[in-house]
Amino acid sequence: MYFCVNKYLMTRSEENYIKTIFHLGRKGTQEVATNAIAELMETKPSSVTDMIKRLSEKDLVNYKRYQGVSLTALGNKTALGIIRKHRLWEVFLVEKLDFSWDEVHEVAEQLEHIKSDKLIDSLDRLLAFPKFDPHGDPIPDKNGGFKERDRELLSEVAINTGGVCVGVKDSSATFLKFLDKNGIALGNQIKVMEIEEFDGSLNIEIDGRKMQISHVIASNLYIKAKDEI
Amino acid sequence: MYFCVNKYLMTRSEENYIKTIFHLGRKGTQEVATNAIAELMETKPSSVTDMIKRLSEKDLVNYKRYQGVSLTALGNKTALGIIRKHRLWEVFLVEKLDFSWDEVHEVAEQLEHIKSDKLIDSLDRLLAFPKFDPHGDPIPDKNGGFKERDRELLSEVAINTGGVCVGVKDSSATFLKFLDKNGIALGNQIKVMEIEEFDGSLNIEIDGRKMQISHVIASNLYIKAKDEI
DNA sequence: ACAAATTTTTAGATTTGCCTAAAATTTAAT
DNA sequence: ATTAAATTTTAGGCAAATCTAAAAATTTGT
Ligand SMILES: [Mn+2]
Ligand SMILES: [Mn+2]
Ligand SMILES: [Mn+2]
Ligand SMILES: [Mn+2]
Repeated sequence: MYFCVNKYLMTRSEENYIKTIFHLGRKGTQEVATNAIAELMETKPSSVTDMIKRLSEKDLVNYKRYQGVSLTALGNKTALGIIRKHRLWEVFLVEKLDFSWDEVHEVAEQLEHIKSDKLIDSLDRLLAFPKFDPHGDPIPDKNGGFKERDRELLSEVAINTGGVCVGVKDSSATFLKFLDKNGIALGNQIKVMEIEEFDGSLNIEIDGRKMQISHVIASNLYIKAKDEI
Repeated sequence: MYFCVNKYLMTRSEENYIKTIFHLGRKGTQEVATNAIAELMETKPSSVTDMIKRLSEKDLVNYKRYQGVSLTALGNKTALGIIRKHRLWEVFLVEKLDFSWDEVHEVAEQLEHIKSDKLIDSLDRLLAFPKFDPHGDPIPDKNGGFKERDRELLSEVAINTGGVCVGVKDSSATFLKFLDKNGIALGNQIKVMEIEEFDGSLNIEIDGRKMQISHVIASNLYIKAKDEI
């Protein structure tokens, strides 16, 4: 089958481009700009154009000069396969090898390119088929299906409401370490008590403990909506 | 330190060459022929010469035109690091992901190039610091040290002697599957009962069960010598 | 609408890793 | 000791993936 042929012939670089286009294009449906890809991948726009042409040859992306790029159905499936591997490896590193959530991404960037269906399916089983990675992001199943969890940014909820912290928007090591230092983790119960007029900072109650966080922090924390508390 | 700088800048291809030179040169001490490398790596001698020059620039091998190649101390340490990773991953695949011993090599060939000290040390701990891989080959420790087990080929032992099967010389999938089919595994107690004059085939007793194996088979099975039984 | 700014693509070069074909060197044979 | 055979290296080329600089297309601002 075409998908299988392609899947095992892709280079690491091609896979990274496909993944980036997926992330920038909200599941690959939207058109993505050359410059946006270049910026995120820390490469030059001319390099991106080169690669886009190659990916287009392989029917992984739709491309018309100057009109941006989007994933084909094949490209989308490929992206989901890589993301599945990335997130499963992140779970493995945290659950089995005692990595902290700010250490896993770099290694997962390497591990996501290992090619073996049996490996990834066995890993999935070893981890008891996790649905979310250490940052709260959903893990696609074998067929690329996954349910985006119903969540909203803490910065968007009304006073006196809250919910369980289920994810981070920014998953950079610096932000994650900041959260660790301040005792904020996934699973914590968070309630917004007050919002400062002046700078938008929030007084919250997190697992019973009161603290103040900036608007920037709040706009990078996802909570599972649970209406009035 | 020079070693560390180098270690993380090596390409996959460079690592594969270093590993091959190690295997062909008995711990890298002996000189290895260009053609031997080319044959084992299924590449052309001219490509090998190219790469040898690059490795020589990086002080990983000693090289004089037409005189063969050998590993430097740095090259040797690098090779041991890669072999450590390869064998630890093989153990992981068998112990944690229920791979059989004939399925692990191909995937380990990919996994051995993942760069993360923390990853490999954690994996070592998860597996309880194994000393041998699924094929009975020794796993170098963090510092590259490992003890070659005292063993001999089954084809070399005298009649009425034997020992525990501790390794295979040929670890190709076909040989390993053959052993599976015939119920021969590491840990089995093997005793040589009789050797046929005609074709050198052996009548053995393996864990109490009698069977006959060809000379070729016997010359690919290692047993731990335990003298007279 | 048209010039200016921005984005995107092309052209040409570089590095890695591989190839084929031909030349150089070493080894083996008579 | 020559010649023949095998091994190894050089020379020249190619594809992937990147870069810089310049040209082309699109978007924006007045
Ligand atoms: Mn990640
Ligand atoms: Mn993640
Ligand atoms: Mn192996
Ligand atoms: Mn092995």
